[in-house]
Amino acid sequence: MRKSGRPTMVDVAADAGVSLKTVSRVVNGQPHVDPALAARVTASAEKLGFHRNALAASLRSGSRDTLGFVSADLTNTFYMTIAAAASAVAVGRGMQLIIASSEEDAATERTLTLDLCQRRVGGLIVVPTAADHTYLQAEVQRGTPVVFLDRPARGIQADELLLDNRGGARAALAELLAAGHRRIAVLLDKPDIFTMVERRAGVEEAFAAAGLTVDERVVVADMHTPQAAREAMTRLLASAEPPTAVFCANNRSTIGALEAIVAADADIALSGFDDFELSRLVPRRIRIVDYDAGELGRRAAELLLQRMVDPDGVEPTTVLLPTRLVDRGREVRPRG
Amino acid sequence: MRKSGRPTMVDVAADAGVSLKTVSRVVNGQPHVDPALAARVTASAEKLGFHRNALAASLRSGSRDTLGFVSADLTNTFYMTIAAAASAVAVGRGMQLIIASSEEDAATERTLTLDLCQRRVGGLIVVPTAADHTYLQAEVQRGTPVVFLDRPARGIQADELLLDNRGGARAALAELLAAGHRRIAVLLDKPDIFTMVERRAGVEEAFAAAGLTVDERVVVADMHTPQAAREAMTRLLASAEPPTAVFCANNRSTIGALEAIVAADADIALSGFDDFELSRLVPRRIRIVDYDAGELGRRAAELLLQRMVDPDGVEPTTVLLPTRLVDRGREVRPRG
DNA sequence: CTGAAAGCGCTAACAT
DNA sequence: ATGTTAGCGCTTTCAG
Repeated sequence: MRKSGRPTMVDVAADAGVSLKTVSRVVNGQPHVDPALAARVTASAEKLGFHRNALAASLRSGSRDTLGFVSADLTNTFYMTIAAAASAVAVGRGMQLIIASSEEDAATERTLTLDLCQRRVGGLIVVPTAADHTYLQAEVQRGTPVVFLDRPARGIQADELLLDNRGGARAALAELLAAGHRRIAVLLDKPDIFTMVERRAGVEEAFAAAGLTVDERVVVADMHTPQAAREAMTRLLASAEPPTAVFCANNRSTIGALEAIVAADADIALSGFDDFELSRLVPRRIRIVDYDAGELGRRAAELLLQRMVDPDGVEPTTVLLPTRLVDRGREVRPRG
Repeated sequence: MRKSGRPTMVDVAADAGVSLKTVSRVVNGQPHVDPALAARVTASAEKLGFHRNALAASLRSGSRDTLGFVSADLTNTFYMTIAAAASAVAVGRGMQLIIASSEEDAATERTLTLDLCQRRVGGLIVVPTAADHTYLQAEVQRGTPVVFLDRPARGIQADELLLDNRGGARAALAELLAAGHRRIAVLLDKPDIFTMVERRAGVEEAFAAAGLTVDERVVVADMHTPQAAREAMTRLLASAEPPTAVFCANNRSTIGALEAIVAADADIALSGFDDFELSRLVPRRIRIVDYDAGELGRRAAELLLQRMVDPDGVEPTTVLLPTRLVDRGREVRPRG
């Protein structure tokens, strides 16, 4: 037992009267060890309170037993659901997941990502915030597989796992148009965000397919908070020709719009992208573009693990995860 | 450049024509290096695409630059908010947070926790699921500080950071009693969970303080899902003598109870422990026992960092984080 | 089946 | 201000 206070394999070997290598074999459950010796080693390890130093092990063996997940927002349930699913896959293979978050800051993303590389993670799942990812190119070439999630990456050849943003929005709008709605408001977050570009394109496509065009006067962008969406919706409802339907391009917009609609007791159809907690409790029947976030995380982790085993398996691919339209909320009857 | 494909400090040193140690100094930003040499080293490092191996560094130096967070449920926003706050503190000090989750399984918790110890984390934040934590005693004594979060730990001397569960419940009940309510339903999750024991005790204390006793006929336990709570609430509302108020001991119960109340359009006061997303959108005015989850995470991380610096600072303590009663939801006027 | 020696990539402790 | 040497704790040869 050294100054560090922590027993090492050398200490265990000395105590058990065997060589270092035998301890290593026993600790790692390798075969071809005499049961009697193994028992002695186990007993010594137990007695001394030995715990193998995983850092030293992977330094020497070059094995990588952690995955890194760089989220864009730690408190966003969407990303955390993904992380949970990815973590489960990793733990199922005896690995662990380090979760970090850029909090939507490109510089932070870069720092955290390179930091994880210095920790020699086996692979990275990244929700990209940075506009350019050439800084990762070298790492990828040196054998750290990277999967980009939810948003595409630029300046780098890597796997991407995205939602079918365009198809989901198109389906929602097609349904509203089929129901006869023409004056359909659209609430968007920052219009340069990838998902917004795609969802807006889906809206356009649905209108085009119906031989119609979007009424730009009721398209509102930069709805980054529910509050902004609520105010915009309130204004739309109070206008001379209020829309008969609204499409909210993310759940924050949906929540804000709903607050306005409920407060004004307006008769308006609502479809929104992204489900949210308590959507079933909303006092209106609404339609939601839903998807399986956990599936996204599972697929990302599995893709990573596969790339770790077989780096040059197939070309990097972009996978689009399908969405589906579901009912949420319920009509509330008048009180008293 | 070796077979591994990754350049090491030795490679950089050779390229720059300096010694290994000089490279180390430059890479780590240590003083007393001739600017000219430093520039040469930086250039070589850049050229070769050198990235310091953090594993090797901390193996040699014995420094610990990750913290471990063992959650009980990855998709629970409460724990993730805590993790986000703890992560921010860690990153602010150049460390990172490894997040794992026991998913409420004691054996998994043990495995993950010991695994993190083998990775030589600097400290651990644990939401305990296991009934006994003597298995961590040895690690704590060897210098890995552990902070238990949200629930107390047994069989071990360590810091605990808990919510004032009892006080929060007592305040909610005191308010209902002061408003004249007497027949107050109580919806509890599994009654042997620590938080439930405490919150229930708070309920009892409020009744006792008012010289009254809890009406056990309207106390329902084992409400683990919103569905269960909804069914229980529906039954209570349909009974001969329905309660005039209900206290829900966690947000899942609150959500389920609300569904039943809204569906039945019942006139009943509701107070619930834990805020939840969209609580402001609920079509009833309700009262919530709220608290600052982020503060819990920040305090946990800071406590850990302090213990890392000064292991024998003060005795392990139990901190109770205060709660407050807030208004949520809004009355919805009848439609049409 | 077991062991001795070498070394993963880095930093600490000492030179110089 | 720079370099040399040793060694963190483990796994990987390679020899018995």
